[in-house]
Amino acid sequence: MKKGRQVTMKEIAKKLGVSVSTVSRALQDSPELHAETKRKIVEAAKEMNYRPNLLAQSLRISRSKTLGVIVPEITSHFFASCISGIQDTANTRGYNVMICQSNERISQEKANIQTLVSSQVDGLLISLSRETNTYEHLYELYDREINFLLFDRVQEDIPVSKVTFNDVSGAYQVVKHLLENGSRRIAYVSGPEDLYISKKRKEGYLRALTEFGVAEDPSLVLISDLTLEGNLRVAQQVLQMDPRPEAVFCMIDPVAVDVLTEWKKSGIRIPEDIALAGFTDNPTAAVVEPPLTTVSQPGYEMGKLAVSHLLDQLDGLASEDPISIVLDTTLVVRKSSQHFPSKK
Amino acid sequence: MKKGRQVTMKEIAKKLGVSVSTVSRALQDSPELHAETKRKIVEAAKEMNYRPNLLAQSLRISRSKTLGVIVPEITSHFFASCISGIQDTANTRGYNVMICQSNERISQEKANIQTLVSSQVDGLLISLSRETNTYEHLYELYDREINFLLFDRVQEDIPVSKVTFNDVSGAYQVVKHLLENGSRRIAYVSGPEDLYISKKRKEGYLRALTEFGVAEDPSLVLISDLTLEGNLRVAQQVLQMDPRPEAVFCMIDPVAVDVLTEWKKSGIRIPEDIALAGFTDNPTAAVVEPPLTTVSQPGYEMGKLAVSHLLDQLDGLASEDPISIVLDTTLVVRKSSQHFPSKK
DNA sequence: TTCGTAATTGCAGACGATTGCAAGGTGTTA
DNA sequence: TAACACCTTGCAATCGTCTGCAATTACGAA
Repeated sequence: MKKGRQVTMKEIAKKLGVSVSTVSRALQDSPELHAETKRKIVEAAKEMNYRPNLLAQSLRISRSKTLGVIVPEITSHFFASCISGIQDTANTRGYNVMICQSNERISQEKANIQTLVSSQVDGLLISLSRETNTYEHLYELYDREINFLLFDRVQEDIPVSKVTFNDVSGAYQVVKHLLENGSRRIAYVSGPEDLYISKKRKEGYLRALTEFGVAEDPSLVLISDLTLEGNLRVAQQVLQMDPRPEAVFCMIDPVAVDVLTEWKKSGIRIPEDIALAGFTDNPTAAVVEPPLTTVSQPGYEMGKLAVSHLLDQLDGLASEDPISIVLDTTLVVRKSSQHFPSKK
Repeated sequence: MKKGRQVTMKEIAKKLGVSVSTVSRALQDSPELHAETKRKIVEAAKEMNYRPNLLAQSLRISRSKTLGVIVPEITSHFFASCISGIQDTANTRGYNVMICQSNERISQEKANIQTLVSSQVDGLLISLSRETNTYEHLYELYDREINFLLFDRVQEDIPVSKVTFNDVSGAYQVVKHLLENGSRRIAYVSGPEDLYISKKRKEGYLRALTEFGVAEDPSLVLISDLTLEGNLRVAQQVLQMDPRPEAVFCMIDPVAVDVLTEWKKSGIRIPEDIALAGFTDNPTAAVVEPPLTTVSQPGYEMGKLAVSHLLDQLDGLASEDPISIVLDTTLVVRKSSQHFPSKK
């Protein structure tokens, strides 16, 4: 099958006996055209079902009106929400979006960047993969003066705009909540230590402890590789600690859910025996039994803000100096944290 | 900020004192070039960090090596899985992907199609919105000989390839399972009746009933608009039926989860008082309490197969005659269906 | 020495749209 | 009637890449 050729300006021009430039001007509603000519052309275009060839247009004006997005995983609900926000906002501002996933691999992330740059996107929105611990590929973008911005999974030193959540404050809030409920021995289950969110959330955790006069205990900070096995291992580790922590704060919901499941299998009652909290407010957090106390971070909003800022920069509506947008999170208290050790 | 200009063939040509055509041929590893010239050009290109301008390339060869995807909602885990499969497969075959969401609205679906066609995608993968009940926009694609294919949410009459799950068999399996556990009064909670999956899953439901000699009872077929409120209303409806159904099969997991939550609030025990089953095997299905019996449909696989077939057609590896690919689903038995009325 | 052939390379015209500038036509004014 | 200005429209170059064909060179054979 030959792909049905699209109608081009040339064909409209031929049909009406005018030049291509005239057609072009008519379709742009240029004022220097005779009204009648313009009307005829517009009419013919509609009738022939003319659609501009965006490729040709982009090539000519050196603007593709397309943005590139790179996320670690599309199937993560949080990133899907971000993408949704990015899409909707970009579309209403006349931009298309090309989405790529790095599958948490830096090699894929680099490849995605290459592809998107080759595709002449006008800008990039990037959330870094878990593996990303070198940043030349980002500095290269910077050197080539390609517009981009980091969101959620950012690297702080790169001089571009960043959109993040207030991870420190979110973690602080949830740990404070656990402290207020009476817990003092509170464990923190972290992901790999070089992750941005591992660090930030630990910072909030420590800040809350300090505020409540609780000494930092390094043995209460556990590290999971974020795989199912890693999470289950941590779950068992906690149970074997002596004395056992009164509460556990997991860096992200999936870890908390795995821990919760494992504990239930071991006959531990939540929250009667121990308090548990997560971070992200995934859809699962609300439906596990008991429902999980967590911190909600609105991904849709983040996507929306990120793309708005990038487009503002592209359109010259915002300064090009990098800024940092920090979104607030909200503590979502559910049953899993209703453990009150002081009342024993 | 001026966007840093990309290096073009022209610049390589100038630097080496050769013509642009020679550069082009060298970069394509054309055999008719002098080996030494080729080597120098390739080297210079690498050194200058040359990247082909995909827009120009696409315009020239009239192939963008880009596919368009339209899904109702990116945030749905199932569609996110499909997209993930599409992405990975398309990339390994040298194609990029532009993703759009219709947000379940036909107007947005039409707009997405326009945009993608204007962007000169080589083909389209479409999953229809819930609102879509007229199909001119699809027939128009067909008339214009634009390659596309429908997946999951399809319309049967359009003469293009389709990739679906065996919804009838999936529903049949789960209802058969409920019947085998002893239930006879089994309700079916459907979505809007004109939805493809509403019809197909009802067909499977009825087939199982027939096979077990259970007469069809129209009052046992309930309809939800798939909003939270609609789902809760249906949950209450079931409780007020007299006699109450022994089992309820919900068309999709989210409905089942809402029903489950509502029932628990009303003090109903699952599965002791009533059996419940869903369809899709969303991540939530495994973690609700009790875990939900459901039917799993591998979205990643579906995306992979769909895009493979489309690319085979584009590349002339597959016949252009429309085919229908039907994927099998798998019954996932969990606790929510462990209700055995006959043993009472 | 001359001619034919092959090996290299460049020219120029696409692809579809945009835009500065020039050209044609019309009407007005002196 | 001549000169000028303006209104419309077309020409041609451009964006970056590809490719059919022509042109150049070199080489071997007669």
